[in-house]
Amino acid sequence: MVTIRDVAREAGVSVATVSRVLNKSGYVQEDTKKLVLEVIQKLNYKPNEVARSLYKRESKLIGLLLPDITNPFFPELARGVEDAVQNEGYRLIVGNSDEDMEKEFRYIETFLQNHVMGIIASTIHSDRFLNLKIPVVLLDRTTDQFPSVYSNHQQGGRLAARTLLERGSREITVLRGPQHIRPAQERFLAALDVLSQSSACFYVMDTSFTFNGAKASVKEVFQKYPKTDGILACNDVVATAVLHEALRIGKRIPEDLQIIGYDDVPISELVFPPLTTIHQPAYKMGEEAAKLLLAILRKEKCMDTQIKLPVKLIERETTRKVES
Amino acid sequence: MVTIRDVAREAGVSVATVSRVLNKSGYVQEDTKKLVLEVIQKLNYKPNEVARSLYKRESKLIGLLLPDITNPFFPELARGVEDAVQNEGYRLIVGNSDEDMEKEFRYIETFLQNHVMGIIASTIHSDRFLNLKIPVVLLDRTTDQFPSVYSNHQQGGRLAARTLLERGSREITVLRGPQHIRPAQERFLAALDVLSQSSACFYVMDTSFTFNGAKASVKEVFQKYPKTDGILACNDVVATAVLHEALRIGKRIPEDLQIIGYDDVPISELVFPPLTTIHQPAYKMGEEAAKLLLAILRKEKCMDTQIKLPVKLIERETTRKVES
DNA sequence: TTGAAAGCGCTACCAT
DNA sequence: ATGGTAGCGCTTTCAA
Repeated sequence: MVTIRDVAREAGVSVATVSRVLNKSGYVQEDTKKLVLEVIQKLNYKPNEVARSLYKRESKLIGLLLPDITNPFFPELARGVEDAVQNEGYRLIVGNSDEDMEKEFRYIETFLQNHVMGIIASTIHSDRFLNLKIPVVLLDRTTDQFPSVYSNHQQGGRLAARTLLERGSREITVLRGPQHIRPAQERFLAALDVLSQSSACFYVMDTSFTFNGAKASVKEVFQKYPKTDGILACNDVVATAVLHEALRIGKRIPEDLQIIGYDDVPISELVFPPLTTIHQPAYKMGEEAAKLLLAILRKEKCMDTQIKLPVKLIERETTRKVES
Repeated sequence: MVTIRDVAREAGVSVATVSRVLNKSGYVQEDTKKLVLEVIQKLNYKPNEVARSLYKRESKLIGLLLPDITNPFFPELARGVEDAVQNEGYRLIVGNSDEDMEKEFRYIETFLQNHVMGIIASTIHSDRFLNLKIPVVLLDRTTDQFPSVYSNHQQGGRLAARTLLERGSREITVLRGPQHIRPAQERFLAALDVLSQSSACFYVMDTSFTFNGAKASVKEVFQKYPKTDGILACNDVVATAVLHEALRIGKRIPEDLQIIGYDDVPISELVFPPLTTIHQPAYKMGEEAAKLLLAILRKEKCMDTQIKLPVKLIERETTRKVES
């Protein structure tokens, strides 16, 4: 391993000087600088980030805490974060928590032990982060106590409900997601609000966020509410499960049954018929969260620390064309 | 920040003693040990991994280099790796390379600068790693020059071809994946081998691994080879694109056209009709790669450094039932 | 403009 | 069994 001393010796200067050119700090004569730079090249010297981090108590590391990268909503988020921080030379330490507080806790602990400069987290236990000395940005699963990036779930919930209504569904079943996940609840409530002000009748049924979890509840829907002609799902995976079962029992989509999903994860375009859904700008959300954290790290003032991104309707083929 | 000195002072012992109990190394009397442990608890002391890493030139970090987490094959892989290393207290620094050598290079450089203990990589440029002083395990995209974990692409390619043949396809189009990706080529070649020994006729067409990339080539397939009654796709995303287009132009699946995918990514179960495909044990592959790296780090001897996992046919509904 | 040296928090060696 | 201390590779005063 080639160290700063090797460079200093080879260049015939002191380590302090090398350090100065490395950090572009303090005075150093043009010639010396050029020489040092050459030696650095020649020796292929790379500063040891660990030593640097130890002294400065900072690093080029950011912690990213996600529920589960295996859930198709999160890869895009993660990629948005990575691409944005990578531009500024930061790297990501990642952890999947499965929403398990113990795991989250252990990850955060090790993030800290490794001198991460900040944390981006999607967690429902954000109280855990209250006492950290480093900045935290919440992503998707947020609370107002922290800088947050999320999408407009009110708008999304209303939009979904209105879409079904405007396209003629009269008996709507809404599949509520896990109650402890705030984004799911918010859009649920917003949808309910729209529905209850309409003349349509509607039912509510609980589901998980996963395909297999949804499968069971879906069968129940068609048994319990056989006349359902519109389903508002809490996310695309659940919507896909619905679609699946509906097709299996011979319903025509969208003639007999309209379905609307949420998230616009990649699969929603791939299923057949492709899913009408509410698009959350996942990549952008990740990006914005990263930018926000970076800005905080730079101590930039007067920026907005609650970033709410708009969602939009992606009209594909599980809903009918609007009568115009 | 509470340091080892604080603990030493509070416990009335030397830092050396505290270090010894921390590392369970050297002698330390039961009483002293108990006392130190208590103080550690009381002060909620966590050793600084950075300082530790600087001295020992090791860490609890592993680098994970992937092409793109947004490709649905990789989240499972990544999760397998994470779950396995996490058990032993390791954390992951991750990087998405987009197959870009420049990016890969930069990631590896920073991995090294952060004292990662090893690297798990899925890359086609593994020569890049030749001169590293830390262990490297290749995952999925492998070469025999490094410890590797991959699945049996020969078996998979043959299996896919035989499946189509046995279920009665006579004019088969095989969609070859990107030529520079070895796993794709291997299964392609194996499938070709089987096909050429059969009496069926077959065509080959190039596609990318992505949905949008595949879309175009898919249209072409049905124009150029309208009599195709079996499609062997290089992965599930491409298979899904085929399915999509086939349904759109009114083909009946699997009566008019059989389709077989590759990978068994989550979507393949979700599309309709669900996709018959070759299952790669992605999670397990990640896990095995992690275990292999861990074993190498522990300097365990005489283990197998080329781990080839079997694939299997997942028969769903884009192929006909075999005549028995 | 440059260099010497202290020190970031920890481990490991050498004393005792 | 315990403590003192050098040193991991770097940055940053402070002096020259």
